[in-house]
Amino acid sequence: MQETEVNTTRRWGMGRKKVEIKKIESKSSLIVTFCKRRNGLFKKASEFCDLYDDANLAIIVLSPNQRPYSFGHPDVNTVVDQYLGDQESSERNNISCSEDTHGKNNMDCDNINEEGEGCWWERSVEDMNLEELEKFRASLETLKNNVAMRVQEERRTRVSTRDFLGGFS
Amino acid sequence: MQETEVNTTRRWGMGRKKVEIKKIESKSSLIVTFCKRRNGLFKKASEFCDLYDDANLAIIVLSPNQRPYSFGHPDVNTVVDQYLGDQESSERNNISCSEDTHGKNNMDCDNINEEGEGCWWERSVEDMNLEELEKFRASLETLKNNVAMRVQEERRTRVSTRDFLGGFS
DNA sequence: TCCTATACATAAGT
DNA sequence: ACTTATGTATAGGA
Repeated sequence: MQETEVNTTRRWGMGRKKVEIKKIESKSSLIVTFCKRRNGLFKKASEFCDLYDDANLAIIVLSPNQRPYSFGHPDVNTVVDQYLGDQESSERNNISCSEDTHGKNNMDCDNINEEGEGCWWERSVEDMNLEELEKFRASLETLKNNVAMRVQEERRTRVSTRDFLGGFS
Repeated sequence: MQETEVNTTRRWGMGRKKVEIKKIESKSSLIVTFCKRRNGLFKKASEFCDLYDDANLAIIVLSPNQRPYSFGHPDVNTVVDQYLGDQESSERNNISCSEDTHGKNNMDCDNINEEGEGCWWERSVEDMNLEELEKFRASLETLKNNVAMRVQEERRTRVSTRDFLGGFS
């Protein structure tokens, strides 16, 4: 608890360090931490599924050596199929809000936003109606500029562009 | 810091409880924790990708109400395709990113962007064809999550949410 | 939302 | 692999 002494000899590990941003310290220790963190992530996922078991979840990890690890509830393929199924159906519906939700297309995403704060990014694009889409587009215009500016700013310091762009660029 | 008193009245939260395995305490608080934990999970994933960025990772969550949330690095579809090893689907979606085992992966996720300057956000949504739109949508999904997370992170320091959202919220 | 106490995760050392 | 100091996530309350 207290730190009232010897800093000349650090007998013990320093606990978790402050989020280092270095890439490779050594191949072997990288692998070790990779494993640890992968397990940590899977454990959290497991806990998550435990708590909300009507929620489905899949995690796929491809190691730097292309070795696949996965976690799924109830299982990976089921979830992936559901996800892809969603995508395909929306594709078939021509992306723009088709009327698969006749009439009941209101703003409550999972009842999550009851306050005006309800973040648009919580919502799925497919669920927006035309009007909402237009607002969304306009916001993206602004967002785009702000993000671009911010990215430029960050590049001078530390954040990689890829972290933002999610692979599209 | 100290705990030298009243246990008759616990003025403060008791911190994280012991992983209770109860199912539903109340619909609303379930939703709240669902959100919190989902964000926590995505944050961990983000951190993970940050540290091992040659590792690919995708998380798909389907909420109890079947709403999809996802996180991906570089993006969900790429990882899923890699995992499924489905050549056709990659070809169909044109998302296949040639993975090189070593070195920097220069993934041209299409002919959409050639120069570092001609970013996708420079383009108008109206000019995209259906295929491009679908890819755009997928990228937005990831972008959305990544930005959301980053905003959350920044909010604790200095950047106002409004600066990002450009009036949509 | 925000906050605090506590449980949990984990970096480094052994 | 095991340990422990220290960072992080989060339940509950305000």
